[in-house]
Amino acid sequence: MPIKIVLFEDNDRLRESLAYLLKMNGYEVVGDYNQCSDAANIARVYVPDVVLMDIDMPGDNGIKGVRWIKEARPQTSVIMYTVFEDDEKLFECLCAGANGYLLKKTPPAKLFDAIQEVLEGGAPMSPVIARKVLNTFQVKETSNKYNLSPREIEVLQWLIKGYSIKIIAAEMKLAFDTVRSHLKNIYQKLHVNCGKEAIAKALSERIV
Amino acid sequence: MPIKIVLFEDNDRLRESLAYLLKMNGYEVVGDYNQCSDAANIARVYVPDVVLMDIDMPGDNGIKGVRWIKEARPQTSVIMYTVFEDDEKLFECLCAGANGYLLKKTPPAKLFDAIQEVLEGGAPMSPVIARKVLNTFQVKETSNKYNLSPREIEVLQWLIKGYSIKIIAAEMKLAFDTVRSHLKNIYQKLHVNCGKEAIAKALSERIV
DNA sequence: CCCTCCTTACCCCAAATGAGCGATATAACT
DNA sequence: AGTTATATCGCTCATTTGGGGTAAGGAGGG
Repeated sequence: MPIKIVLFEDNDRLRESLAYLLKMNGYEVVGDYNQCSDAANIARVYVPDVVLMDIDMPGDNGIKGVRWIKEARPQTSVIMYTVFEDDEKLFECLCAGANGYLLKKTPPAKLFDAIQEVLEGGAPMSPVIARKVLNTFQVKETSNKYNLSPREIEVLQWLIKGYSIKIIAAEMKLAFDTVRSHLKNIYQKLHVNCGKEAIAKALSERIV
Repeated sequence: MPIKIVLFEDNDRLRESLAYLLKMNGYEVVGDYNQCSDAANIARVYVPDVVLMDIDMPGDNGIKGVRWIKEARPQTSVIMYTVFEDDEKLFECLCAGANGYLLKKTPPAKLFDAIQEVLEGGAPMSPVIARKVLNTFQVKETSNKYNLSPREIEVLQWLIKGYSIKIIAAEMKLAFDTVRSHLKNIYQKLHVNCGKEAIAKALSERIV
Protein backbone atom coordinates (compact mmCIF):
# COMPACT_ATOMS: atom_id res chain seq x y z
CA MET A 1 0.00 0.00 0.00
CA PRO A 2 1.61 3.26 -1.11
CA ILE A 3 2.24 6.04 1.34
CA LYS A 4 -0.39 8.77 1.09
CA ILE A 5 0.87 12.34 1.08
CA VAL A 6 -0.85 15.73 1.06
CA LEU A 7 0.95 18.93 0.06
CA PHE A 8 0.20 22.47 1.17
CA GLU A 9 2.30 24.96 -0.79
CA ASP A 10 1.15 28.15 -2.47
CA ASN A 11 3.89 28.23 -5.12
CA ASP A 12 2.18 26.33 -7.95
CA ARG A 13 5.33 25.31 -9.77
CA LEU A 14 7.07 24.14 -6.63
CA ARG A 15 3.99 22.26 -5.49
CA GLU A 16 3.56 20.52 -8.82
CA SER A 17 7.24 19.67 -8.96
CA LEU A 18 7.05 18.17 -5.51
CA ALA A 19 3.97 16.16 -6.40
CA TYR A 20 5.66 14.88 -9.52
CA LEU A 21 8.84 13.97 -7.68
CA LEU A 22 6.94 12.16 -4.97
CA LYS A 23 4.80 10.21 -7.44
CA MET A 24 7.92 9.23 -9.40
CA ASN A 25 9.31 7.78 -6.21
CA GLY A 26 6.35 5.59 -5.35
CA TYR A 27 4.40 7.90 -3.08
CA GLU A 28 0.71 8.59 -3.58
CA VAL A 29 -0.05 12.30 -3.53
CA VAL A 30 -3.71 12.27 -2.52
CA GLY A 31 -4.03 16.03 -2.56
CA ASP A 32 -2.12 19.24 -3.13
CA TYR A 33 -3.39 22.67 -2.14
CA ASN A 34 -2.22 26.26 -2.35
CA GLN A 35 -3.81 27.23 0.97
CA CYS A 36 -4.70 25.40 4.14
CA SER A 37 -7.94 26.83 5.48
CA ASP A 38 -9.62 23.45 4.95
CA ALA A 39 -6.70 21.42 6.26
CA ALA A 40 -8.67 19.74 9.05
CA ASN A 41 -11.27 18.30 6.68
CA ILE A 42 -8.65 17.28 4.17
CA ALA A 43 -6.83 15.34 6.87
CA ARG A 44 -10.07 13.64 7.93
CA VAL A 45 -11.21 12.76 4.43
CA TYR A 46 -7.98 11.72 2.73
CA VAL A 47 -6.30 10.25 5.84
CA PRO A 48 -2.78 11.01 4.63
CA ASP A 49 0.21 9.37 6.24
CA VAL A 50 2.34 12.46 5.80
CA VAL A 51 1.59 16.12 5.20
CA LEU A 52 4.14 18.55 3.82
CA MET A 53 3.19 22.02 5.03
CA ASP A 54 4.48 25.37 3.87
CA ILE A 55 4.21 28.29 6.30
CA ASP A 56 3.76 31.38 4.18
CA MET A 57 0.49 30.94 2.30
CA PRO A 58 -2.32 33.31 1.38
CA GLY A 59 -5.06 33.30 4.00
CA ASP A 60 -4.30 31.07 6.94
CA ASN A 61 -0.65 30.28 7.45
CA GLY A 62 0.82 26.81 7.81
CA ILE A 63 1.17 27.13 11.57
CA LYS A 64 -2.59 27.18 11.85
CA GLY A 65 -2.64 24.39 9.31
CA VAL A 66 -0.55 22.02 11.38
CA ARG A 67 -2.54 22.85 14.51
CA TRP A 68 -5.82 22.06 12.76
CA ILE A 69 -4.53 18.83 11.28
CA LYS A 70 -3.16 17.68 14.61
CA GLU A 71 -6.49 18.44 16.28
CA ALA A 72 -8.45 16.67 13.57
CA ARG A 73 -6.21 13.63 13.18
CA PRO A 74 -3.23 13.50 15.53
CA GLN A 75 -1.72 10.38 13.99
CA THR A 76 -1.02 12.30 10.77
CA SER A 77 2.67 13.14 10.49
CA VAL A 78 3.19 16.76 9.55
CA ILE A 79 6.51 18.01 8.24
CA MET A 80 6.98 21.73 7.89
CA TYR A 81 8.59 22.70 4.59
CA THR A 82 9.57 26.33 4.53
CA VAL A 83 12.23 28.94 3.93
CA PHE A 84 11.81 30.40 7.42
CA GLU A 85 14.47 29.64 9.96
CA ASP A 86 13.71 32.26 12.58
CA ASP A 87 13.16 31.08 16.13
CA GLU A 88 9.68 32.45 16.49
CA LYS A 89 8.08 30.64 13.57
CA LEU A 90 10.06 27.50 14.28
CA PHE A 91 8.91 27.12 17.86
CA GLU A 92 5.37 28.11 17.04
CA CYS A 93 5.28 25.23 14.58
CA LEU A 94 6.76 22.81 17.08
CA CYS A 95 4.25 23.87 19.73
CA ALA A 96 1.48 23.47 17.18
CA GLY A 97 2.51 19.84 16.83
CA ALA A 98 4.80 19.61 13.81
CA ASN A 99 6.68 16.30 13.57
CA GLY A 100 9.49 17.65 11.44
CA TYR A 101 10.91 20.87 10.06
CA LEU A 102 12.72 21.01 6.74
CA LEU A 103 14.09 24.07 5.00
CA LYS A 104 13.28 24.40 1.35
CA LYS A 105 16.92 24.18 0.41
CA THR A 106 16.75 20.50 1.40
CA PRO A 107 17.68 18.34 -1.60
CA PRO A 108 14.97 15.90 -2.79
CA ALA A 109 16.91 12.85 -1.62
CA LYS A 110 16.90 14.20 1.93
CA LEU A 111 13.24 14.96 1.59
CA PHE A 112 12.49 11.33 0.88
CA ASP A 113 14.68 10.31 3.79
CA ALA A 114 12.72 12.67 6.00
CA ILE A 115 9.38 11.21 4.96
CA GLN A 116 10.71 7.76 5.71
CA GLU A 117 12.06 8.91 9.03
CA VAL A 118 8.86 10.55 10.19
CA LEU A 119 6.90 7.43 9.30
CA GLU A 120 9.26 5.40 11.48
CA GLY A 121 8.51 7.61 14.45
CA GLY A 122 11.34 10.07 13.97
CA ALA A 123 11.41 13.83 13.72
CA PRO A 124 13.36 14.95 10.64
CA MET A 125 14.87 18.40 10.91
CA SER A 126 17.31 20.36 8.80
CA PRO A 127 20.66 20.57 10.60
CA VAL A 128 20.44 24.25 11.50
CA ILE A 129 16.95 23.68 12.86
CA ALA A 130 17.98 20.71 14.97
CA ARG A 131 20.77 22.79 16.43
CA LYS A 132 18.36 25.57 17.36
CA VAL A 133 16.10 23.04 19.04
CA LEU A 134 18.94 21.51 21.05
CA ASN A 135 20.21 24.92 22.03
CA THR A 136 16.97 25.63 23.84
CA PHE A 137 18.00 23.05 26.41
CA GLN A 138 21.39 24.58 27.13
CA VAL A 139 21.18 26.33 30.44
CA LYS A 140 24.39 28.30 30.75
CA GLU A 141 26.79 30.28 28.60
CA THR A 142 24.16 32.73 27.43
CA SER A 143 23.97 34.00 30.98
CA ASN A 144 27.06 36.13 30.70
CA LYS A 145 26.44 37.57 27.29
CA TYR A 146 25.21 40.80 28.83
CA ASN A 147 27.98 40.93 31.40
CA LEU A 148 25.71 41.07 34.41
CA SER A 149 27.40 41.18 37.80
CA PRO A 150 26.56 38.48 40.37
CA ARG A 151 24.40 40.87 42.35
CA GLU A 152 22.56 41.96 39.22
CA ILE A 153 21.85 38.37 38.30
CA GLU A 154 20.43 37.86 41.75
CA VAL A 155 18.14 40.85 41.43
CA LEU A 156 17.08 39.69 37.98
CA GLN A 157 16.20 36.28 39.34
CA TRP A 158 13.84 37.85 41.83
CA LEU A 159 12.44 40.13 39.18
CA ILE A 160 11.52 37.32 36.84
CA LYS A 161 9.50 35.76 39.62
CA GLY A 162 7.29 38.81 39.28
CA TYR A 163 8.33 40.40 42.56
CA SER A 164 8.04 44.14 43.11
CA ILE A 165 11.04 46.27 43.97
CA LYS A 166 9.83 46.57 47.52
CA ILE A 167 9.61 42.82 47.95
CA ILE A 168 12.97 42.23 46.31
CA ALA A 169 14.57 44.76 48.65
CA ALA A 170 13.06 42.95 51.62
CA GLU A 171 14.15 39.52 50.34
CA MET A 172 17.70 40.67 49.71
CA LYS A 173 17.86 42.84 52.82
CA LEU A 174 18.74 45.88 50.77
CA ALA A 175 17.46 49.41 50.60
CA PHE A 176 14.67 50.09 48.13
CA ASP A 177 16.87 52.46 46.17
CA THR A 178 19.71 50.01 46.00
CA VAL A 179 17.53 47.52 44.22
CA ARG A 180 16.47 50.30 41.89
CA SER A 181 20.08 51.09 41.16
CA HIS A 182 20.74 47.49 40.28
CA LEU A 183 17.67 47.42 38.09
CA LYS A 184 18.76 50.54 36.24
CA ASN A 185 22.10 48.90 35.49
CA ILE A 186 20.41 45.67 34.47
CA TYR A 187 18.12 47.51 32.06
CA GLN A 188 21.08 49.28 30.52
CA LYS A 189 23.01 46.07 30.08
CA LEU A 190 20.03 44.22 28.60
CA HIS A 191 19.17 47.19 26.37
CA VAL A 192 15.61 47.37 27.68
CA ASN A 193 13.54 50.15 29.18
CA CYS A 194 11.46 48.49 31.84
CA GLY A 195 11.09 45.48 34.06
CA LYS A 196 8.54 43.80 31.84
CA GLU A 197 10.91 43.88 28.90
CA ALA A 198 13.70 42.61 31.11
CA ILE A 199 11.59 39.67 32.27
CA ALA A 200 10.55 38.89 28.74
CA LYS A 201 14.15 39.00 27.53
CA ALA A 202 15.55 37.08 30.47
CA LEU A 203 13.01 34.29 30.17
CA SER A 204 12.98 34.00 26.41
CA GLU A 205 16.77 34.05 26.19
CA ARG A 206 17.20 31.89 29.27
CA ILE A 207 19.59 34.40 30.80
CA VAL A 208 18.78 32.99 34.19
CA MET B 1 43.49 18.30 7.45
CA PRO B 2 41.75 15.25 8.87
CA ILE B 3 38.95 15.57 11.38
CA LYS B 4 40.16 14.91 14.93
CA ILE B 5 37.99 12.70 17.08
CA VAL B 6 38.13 11.59 20.69
CA LEU B 7 36.22 8.56 21.98
CA PHE B 8 34.94 7.93 25.49
CA GLU B 9 33.60 4.40 25.79
CA ASP B 10 34.27 1.87 28.49
CA ASN B 11 33.65 -1.22 26.38
CA ASP B 12 37.13 -1.92 25.07
CA ARG B 13 36.11 -3.96 22.07
CA LEU B 14 33.46 -1.47 20.98
CA ARG B 15 35.83 1.45 21.49
CA GLU B 16 38.57 -0.18 19.47
CA SER B 17 36.16 -1.15 16.74
CA LEU B 18 34.90 2.42 16.54
CA ALA B 19 38.43 3.79 16.42
CA TYR B 20 39.30 1.35 13.67
CA LEU B 21 36.19 2.17 11.68
CA LEU B 22 36.76 5.90 11.98
CA LYS B 23 40.40 5.65 10.98
CA MET B 24 39.47 3.52 7.97
CA ASN B 25 37.15 6.31 6.89
CA GLY B 26 39.67 9.10 6.98
CA TYR B 27 39.11 10.42 10.50
CA GLU B 28 41.95 10.94 12.94
CA VAL B 29 41.22 9.39 16.33
CA VAL B 30 43.47 11.49 18.58
CA GLY B 31 42.43 9.70 21.73
CA ASP B 32 40.20 6.97 23.08
CA TYR B 33 39.42 6.48 26.76
CA ASN B 34 37.44 4.11 28.90
CA GLN B 35 36.48 6.82 31.43
CA CYS B 36 36.03 10.56 31.29
CA SER B 37 37.27 12.06 34.54
CA ASP B 38 39.99 13.89 32.65
CA ALA B 39 37.76 14.92 29.77
CA ALA B 40 38.31 18.66 30.22
CA ASN B 41 42.07 18.40 29.90
CA ILE B 42 41.80 15.99 27.01
CA ALA B 43 39.62 18.48 25.16
CA ARG B 44 42.07 21.30 25.86
CA VAL B 45 45.17 19.34 24.88
CA TYR B 46 43.98 17.40 21.87
CA VAL B 47 41.52 20.02 20.59
CA PRO B 48 39.26 17.43 18.94
CA ASP B 49 36.67 18.51 16.41
CA VAL B 50 34.23 15.88 17.59
CA VAL B 51 33.86 13.82 20.76
CA LEU B 52 31.84 10.63 20.90
CA MET B 53 30.71 10.19 24.48
CA ASP B 54 29.22 7.15 26.14
CA ILE B 55 27.09 7.71 29.23
CA ASP B 56 27.53 4.64 31.38
CA MET B 57 31.19 4.51 32.34
CA PRO B 58 33.02 3.60 35.54
CA GLY B 59 33.66 6.61 37.73
CA ASP B 60 32.23 9.81 36.30
CA ASN B 61 29.46 9.32 33.80
CA GLY B 62 29.32 10.84 30.34
CA ILE B 63 26.88 13.55 31.38
CA LYS B 64 29.57 15.06 33.59
CA GLY B 65 31.97 14.45 30.73
CA VAL B 66 30.05 16.53 28.23
CA ARG B 67 29.58 19.30 30.77
CA TRP B 68 33.30 19.47 31.48
CA ILE B 69 34.24 19.43 27.84
CA LYS B 70 31.76 22.18 27.02
CA GLU B 71 33.10 24.30 29.86
CA ALA B 72 36.70 23.70 28.85
CA ARG B 73 36.26 24.11 25.10
CA PRO B 74 32.74 24.99 23.97
CA GLN B 75 33.51 24.79 20.27
CA THR B 76 34.08 21.05 20.59
CA SER B 77 31.15 19.13 19.17
CA VAL B 78 30.03 16.40 21.51
CA ILE B 79 27.80 13.59 20.32
CA MET B 80 26.36 11.27 22.93
CA TYR B 81 26.62 7.63 21.93
CA THR B 82 24.66 5.41 24.26
CA VAL B 83 22.07 2.70 24.70
CA PHE B 84 19.97 4.87 26.99
CA GLU B 85 16.83 6.35 25.59
CA ASP B 86 15.05 7.37 28.77
CA ASP B 87 13.92 10.97 29.09
CA GLU B 88 15.89 11.76 32.21
CA LYS B 89 19.34 10.94 30.88
CA LEU B 90 18.51 12.41 27.49
CA PHE B 91 17.51 15.82 28.76
CA GLU B 92 20.33 15.91 31.28
CA CYS B 93 22.75 15.44 28.40
CA LEU B 94 21.07 18.13 26.33
CA CYS B 95 21.17 20.58 29.23
CA ALA B 96 24.82 19.72 29.76
CA GLY B 97 25.47 20.88 26.22
CA ALA B 98 25.48 17.80 24.01
CA ASN B 99 25.31 18.60 20.28
CA GLY B 100 23.90 15.28 19.25
CA TYR B 101 22.49 12.05 20.65
CA LEU B 102 22.89 8.74 18.90
CA LEU B 103 21.75 5.36 20.08
CA LYS B 104 24.28 2.57 19.84
CA LYS B 105 22.10 0.70 17.42
CA THR B 106 22.95 3.38 14.85
CA PRO B 107 24.63 1.76 11.83
CA PRO B 108 28.17 2.98 11.06
CA ALA B 109 27.12 4.77 7.89
CA LYS B 110 24.69 6.89 9.90
CA LEU B 111 27.42 7.51 12.45
CA PHE B 112 29.62 9.04 9.79
CA ASP B 113 26.70 11.11 8.54
CA ALA B 114 26.16 12.34 12.08
CA ILE B 115 29.79 13.41 12.49
CA GLN B 116 29.56 15.28 9.24
CA GLU B 117 26.29 16.88 10.28
CA VAL B 118 27.50 18.08 13.65
CA LEU B 119 30.58 19.62 12.02
CA GLU B 120 28.29 21.54 9.70
CA GLY B 121 26.45 23.05 12.65
CA GLY B 122 23.72 20.46 12.90
CA ALA B 123 22.50 18.33 15.76
CA PRO B 124 22.33 14.66 14.76
CA MET B 125 19.85 12.62 16.72
CA SER B 126 18.48 9.12 16.38
CA PRO B 127 14.88 9.29 15.17
CA VAL B 128 13.29 8.22 18.44
CA ILE B 129 15.38 10.80 20.29
CA ALA B 130 14.47 13.60 17.92
CA ARG B 131 10.81 12.71 18.41
CA LYS B 132 11.17 12.91 22.17
CA VAL B 133 12.81 16.28 21.88
CA LEU B 134 10.10 17.66 19.62
CA ASN B 135 7.40 16.32 21.89
CA THR B 136 8.60 18.56 24.71
CA PHE B 137 7.35 21.53 22.73
CA GLN B 138 3.84 20.23 22.25
CA VAL B 139 1.50 22.54 24.06
CA LYS B 140 -0.77 20.75 26.45
CA GLU B 141 -4.32 21.83 26.75
CA THR B 142 -3.31 23.57 29.94
CA SER B 143 -3.25 26.70 27.86
CA ASN B 144 -6.82 27.52 28.73
CA LYS B 145 -6.87 26.42 32.32
CA TYR B 146 -7.30 30.03 33.36
CA ASN B 147 -10.20 30.48 30.97
CA LEU B 148 -8.80 33.49 29.17
CA SER B 149 -10.92 34.91 26.38
CA PRO B 150 -9.39 35.19 22.89
CA ARG B 151 -8.92 38.91 23.26
CA GLU B 152 -7.31 38.49 26.64
CA ILE B 153 -4.89 35.96 25.24
CA GLU B 154 -4.01 38.43 22.52
CA VAL B 155 -3.31 41.17 25.05
CA LEU B 156 -1.27 38.76 27.13
CA GLN B 157 0.81 37.85 24.11
CA TRP B 158 1.72 41.49 23.61
CA LEU B 159 2.37 41.89 27.30
CA ILE B 160 4.88 39.07 27.47
CA LYS B 161 6.86 40.74 24.75
CA GLY B 162 7.46 43.46 27.29
CA TYR B 163 5.26 46.07 25.62
CA SER B 164 3.69 48.92 27.57
CA ILE B 165 -0.05 49.43 27.73
CA LYS B 166 0.25 52.40 25.43
CA ILE B 167 2.09 50.40 22.79
CA ILE B 168 -0.29 47.45 23.08
CA ALA B 169 -3.24 49.78 22.59
CA ALA B 170 -1.60 51.18 19.48
CA GLU B 171 -0.77 47.73 18.11
CA MET B 172 -4.28 46.44 18.70
CA LYS B 173 -5.92 49.68 17.64
CA LEU B 174 -7.75 49.92 20.96
CA ALA B 175 -8.22 52.63 23.52
CA PHE B 176 -5.69 52.82 26.32
CA ASP B 177 -8.36 52.09 28.92
CA THR B 178 -9.66 49.10 27.01
CA VAL B 179 -6.31 47.42 27.22
CA ARG B 180 -6.23 48.24 30.90
CA SER B 181 -9.61 46.61 31.35
CA HIS B 182 -8.41 43.48 29.62
CA LEU B 183 -5.31 43.46 31.79
CA LYS B 184 -7.36 43.77 34.97
CA ASN B 185 -9.39 40.75 33.92
CA ILE B 186 -6.27 38.84 32.97
CA TYR B 187 -4.70 39.55 36.35
CA GLN B 188 -7.83 38.33 38.10
CA LYS B 189 -7.97 35.14 36.07
CA LEU B 190 -4.29 34.41 36.57
CA HIS B 191 -4.48 35.30 40.26
CA VAL B 192 -1.68 37.82 40.00
CA ASN B 193 -1.39 41.47 40.95
CA CYS B 194 0.73 43.03 38.26
CA GLY B 195 2.05 42.70 34.76
CA LYS B 196 5.41 41.38 35.83
CA GLU B 197 3.81 38.52 37.70
CA ALA B 198 1.56 37.83 34.75
CA ILE B 199 4.54 37.68 32.40
CA ALA B 200 6.42 35.42 34.77
CA LYS B 201 3.44 33.10 35.13
CA ALA B 202 2.57 33.08 31.46
CA LEU B 203 6.10 32.30 30.35
CA SER B 204 6.94 29.74 33.01
CA GLU B 205 3.65 27.88 32.57
CA ARG B 206 3.69 28.32 28.80
CA ILE B 207 0.15 29.66 28.93
CA VAL B 208 0.71 31.37 25.63
C1' DC C 1 48.52 55.99 43.02
C1' DC C 2 44.89 56.26 39.81
C1' DC C 3 41.19 54.23 37.50
C1' DT C 4 37.43 51.18 36.87
C1' DC C 5 33.84 48.29 38.40
C1' DC C 6 30.76 46.64 41.92
C1' DT C 7 27.84 47.47 45.72
C1' DT C 8 25.49 50.22 48.49
C1' DA C 9 22.32 54.26 49.14
C1' DC C 10 19.91 58.71 48.58
C1' DC C 11 17.36 62.66 46.01
C1' DC C 12 13.64 64.55 42.74
C1' DC C 13 10.27 64.14 39.17
C1' DA C 14 7.43 62.46 35.53
C1' DA C 15 5.42 58.56 33.56
C1' DA C 16 3.32 54.06 33.90
C1' DT C 17 0.59 51.12 36.26
C1' DG C 18 -3.10 48.84 39.35
C1' DA C 19 -7.40 49.23 41.87
C1' DG C 20 -11.61 51.28 42.38
C1' DC C 21 -15.62 52.65 40.75
C1' DG C 22 -18.36 53.19 36.41
C1' DA C 23 -20.77 52.64 31.32
C1' DT C 24 -22.67 50.59 26.71
C1' DA C 25 -23.32 47.09 23.14
C1' DT C 26 -23.28 42.54 21.36
C1' DA C 27 -23.76 37.75 21.35
C1' DA C 28 -24.95 33.44 23.27
C1' DC C 29 -27.12 30.53 26.16
C1' DT C 30 -31.33 29.27 29.44
C1' DA D 1 -36.92 37.46 28.77
C1' DG D 2 -33.15 37.24 31.67
C1' DT D 3 -28.49 36.01 32.53
C1' DT D 4 -23.84 35.69 31.44
C1' DA D 5 -19.61 36.56 29.12
C1' DT D 6 -17.17 39.40 26.07
C1' DA D 7 -15.46 43.56 24.26
C1' DT D 8 -15.31 48.21 24.21
C1' DC D 9 -14.39 52.82 26.67
C1' DG D 10 -14.33 56.26 30.56
C1' DC D 11 -12.92 58.41 35.15
C1' DT D 12 -10.27 59.09 39.47
C1' DC D 13 -6.40 58.12 42.87
C1' DA D 14 -2.56 56.04 45.05
C1' DT D 15 1.27 53.33 44.20
C1' DT D 16 5.01 51.72 41.42
C1' DT D 17 8.30 52.42 38.37
C1' DG D 18 11.99 54.55 35.30
C1' DG D 19 15.28 58.24 34.33
C1' DG D 20 18.19 61.76 35.76
C1' DG D 21 21.47 62.68 39.00
C1' DT D 22 25.13 62.06 43.18
C1' DA D 23 28.32 59.59 46.15
C1' DA D 24 30.90 56.69 49.43
C1' DG D 25 33.44 52.43 50.39
C1' DG D 26 35.89 48.41 48.65
C1' DA D 27 38.21 45.27 45.35
C1' DG D 28 41.27 44.77 41.62
C1' DG D 29 44.33 46.01 37.79
C1' DG D 30 47.76 48.85 35.53
